[in-house]
Amino acid sequence: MIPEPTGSPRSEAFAKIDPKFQMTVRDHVHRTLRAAILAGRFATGEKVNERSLAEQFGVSTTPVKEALRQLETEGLVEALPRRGVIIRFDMSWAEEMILARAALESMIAHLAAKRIGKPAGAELTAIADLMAKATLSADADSLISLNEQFHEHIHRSSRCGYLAKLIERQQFYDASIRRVIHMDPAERQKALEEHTAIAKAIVTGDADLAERQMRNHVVRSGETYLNIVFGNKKDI
Amino acid sequence: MIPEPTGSPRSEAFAKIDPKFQMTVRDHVHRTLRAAILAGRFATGEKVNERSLAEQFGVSTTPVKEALRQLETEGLVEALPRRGVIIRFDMSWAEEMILARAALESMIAHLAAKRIGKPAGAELTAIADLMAKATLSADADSLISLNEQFHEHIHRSSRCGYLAKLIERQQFYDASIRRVIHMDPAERQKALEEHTAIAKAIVTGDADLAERQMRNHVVRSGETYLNIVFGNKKDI
DNA sequence: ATCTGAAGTCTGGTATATCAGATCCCACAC
DNA sequence: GTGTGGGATCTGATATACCAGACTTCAGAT
Repeated sequence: MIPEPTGSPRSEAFAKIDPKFQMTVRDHVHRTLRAAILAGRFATGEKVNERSLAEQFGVSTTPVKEALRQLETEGLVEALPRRGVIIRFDMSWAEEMILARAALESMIAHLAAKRIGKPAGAELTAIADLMAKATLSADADSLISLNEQFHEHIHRSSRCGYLAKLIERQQFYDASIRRVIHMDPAERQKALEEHTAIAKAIVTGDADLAERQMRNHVVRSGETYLNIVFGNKKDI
Repeated sequence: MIPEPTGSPRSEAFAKIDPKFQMTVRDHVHRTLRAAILAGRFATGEKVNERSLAEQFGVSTTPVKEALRQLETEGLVEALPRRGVIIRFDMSWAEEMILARAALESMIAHLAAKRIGKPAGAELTAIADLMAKATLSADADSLISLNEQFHEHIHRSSRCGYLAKLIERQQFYDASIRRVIHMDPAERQKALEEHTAIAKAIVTGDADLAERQMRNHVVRSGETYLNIVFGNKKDI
């Protein structure tokens, strides 16, 4: 047992580092390739060469293979046995990823509304309040961070580990794109209204309402993303 | 160019085999481990040893590592960098997998109701009719096969590649358990009613109804599965 | 000129070797 | 007895080697 911080020489003990944070080569390759695919830096159907990738990254093929296996399971590439892997990502794929996220987030919002406790509910409301302030002052960085906290808090409140993990994989626009989205005051305002409504529904335990609102929020903000990245429109 | 079948020596040309069907060692390891985990043959938190697994399968560690990477992305195991992988599956995980499938299948049913055409709709109705016949004659094998066709047909009608792929990964009870489920006449009857209602809602284009019914169907039949495998009950 | 197929090349799949972090164990100091 | 630390060992992470299936090319046959 590690001695309690109380009474130890240093009043500030060092926090244990989460093993998940350790970076491994295959993780780096995985993240980098994933980001590149989602940023549209590969054409759909494009064939990727393991040796070439390994050479570009300056590593052996082993971690590259593992990263490709992960991307395959994520559905971003397709592996034809003995033939190689090809990229599977375009606008329709992105649309479906948004729909998947909408389906899962709304399910988790439903459960969060049923399972959230008083203290956690107060915290969620507090986050929503901070979002209102950040929206007023147009603080994009805070908004991005708060947005993350907001959804993360709902995930925890739902007490769903698997679903939360699944959603993480549908999360495909990164901070830089979020920043672009938050540039638009109208979008900021709309997002705030939705977040506020979702928080209220969850805190008051209205599971069905929370579910509907979360779904609409994810789909609508997803469409905003699609318009920015692909510059197009589609019916859902 | 391959000559057209018309006028060729054989009136019946052989269908091109799908490269996906080819079996590779890592796929075998992946499927086998996956089935073993879902069948509860590992304890939650149990540590698995790559070398030991490779030895058991009589293969090297490379395909084992790749299979583990896939399982990790699926959320069935957790990899602690430099420390190894541990099993992540128990009843609560199974519950969440069912919820995930419910969320995704209902989304896809919604889209199918919007997008299905006349001929595909007729086919779906035909499958539902065959299910009614098979239910009457208690033909478990046909029911299992038809059930697969039914959902598969809905997936295709929704024209969603990514979502369909995602759902495949939540599909965790195999034919042997399905057979057990279909042993119960009451369960067969209930499933038939649900399938019939879903088919009707999709064919008539009532997207919201199709969505609700699909969700209830997946959750309810999932609970039946949980009761059989884990012998327990929980509120959703 | 077109088709066939055999040889050469490319590339993914698997096996093996090596490196280094994590864990375990025990001797030694207090 | 307790706790610290050095080293042995285990094991995952990476690199390398090798094999075999898939694709390409081109010569020879028709």
